[in-house]
Amino acid sequence: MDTATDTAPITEIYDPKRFEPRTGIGGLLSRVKMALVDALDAELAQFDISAAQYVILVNLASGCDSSSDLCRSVSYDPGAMTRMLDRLERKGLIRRVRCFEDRRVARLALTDEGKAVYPQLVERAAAVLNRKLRGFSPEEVRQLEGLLQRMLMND
Amino acid sequence: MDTATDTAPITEIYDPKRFEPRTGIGGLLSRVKMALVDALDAELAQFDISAAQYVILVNLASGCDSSSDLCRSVSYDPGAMTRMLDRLERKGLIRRVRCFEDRRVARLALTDEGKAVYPQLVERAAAVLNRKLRGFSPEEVRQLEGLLQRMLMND
DNA sequence: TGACAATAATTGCTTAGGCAATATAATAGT
DNA sequence: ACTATTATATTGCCTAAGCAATTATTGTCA
Repeated sequence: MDTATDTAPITEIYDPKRFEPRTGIGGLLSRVKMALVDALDAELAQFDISAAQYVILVNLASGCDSSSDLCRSVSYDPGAMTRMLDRLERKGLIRRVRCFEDRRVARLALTDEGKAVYPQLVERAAAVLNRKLRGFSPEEVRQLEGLLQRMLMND
Repeated sequence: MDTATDTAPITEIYDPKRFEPRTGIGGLLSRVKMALVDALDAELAQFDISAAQYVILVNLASGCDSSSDLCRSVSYDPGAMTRMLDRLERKGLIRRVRCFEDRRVARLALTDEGKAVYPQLVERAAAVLNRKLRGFSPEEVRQLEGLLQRMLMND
């Protein structure tokens, strides 16, 4: 606290002594995320699909093709994922096919019905984001992305 | 990119047609929030207090003094809040006292034990944030706060 | 005042995620 | 080749949040 009149970027943003927990980055992030999820839930209610289910479909549509693959991608519990996929399968949106080469895995894919609704879901999701980012310039969006990515990189 | 060398901020950030859902603000926000909660949970494990419980204590320590008050402040379900407070009371961190003027409300307060641990919790929470914000200048933190606040304001 | 609406807190029910244990299949090590 | 380790998917159990209904109390207003 004495010798360290530091030049390089500050290391201690928050002073534990005088830091006001209500207004910090933590609560803010939490509220924004909740607002996004709520808005997406509302937007996708017409399709009877939740925001959480949408996230899974997105990952399926962009490369993931097995349960463990999805778990890694979205940091989900394997048990929870099994049941999540059960629900999506029961809705007829995805299909599980036992894999030949590795008979442990069940290969996942969107059904025709899944492929049919998917673009509409993406459109609604984009609308939600655009709404929440109203008034942002493209640079500001990139800025926000960059700052969040840097937080992710730390630890 | 032609006529619209914009003065006013763009309204449509994401084009539903060509928008790549994996890399957007949504997933990023979600991951950062999860990282923060996980880190805080780990940090507070030594006190046998979860990140969710910490948030409640913070709100209690900074003004909230009833269950419904807390519910409004953190967008929590009343039923969930009752049980959350049950847990904190069972741990001896908070106290419920029936209110005189309005006998519907149970006035909440930290116990002596609660007041004793609280500063340590705040210190650990600040440490988590500081770690996640390593390399950020104070201006960048303010920038991030500002961008998140603007998202919250929209809709 | 007396009926009706609003608010605070609680409970039961349902849903869904995390953890641990299990079964099965693939891979590595010797 | 045999064993041990690892990976995939699933199940049961526990925890915790959301929703609906209930009770007690307060406020409104006619």
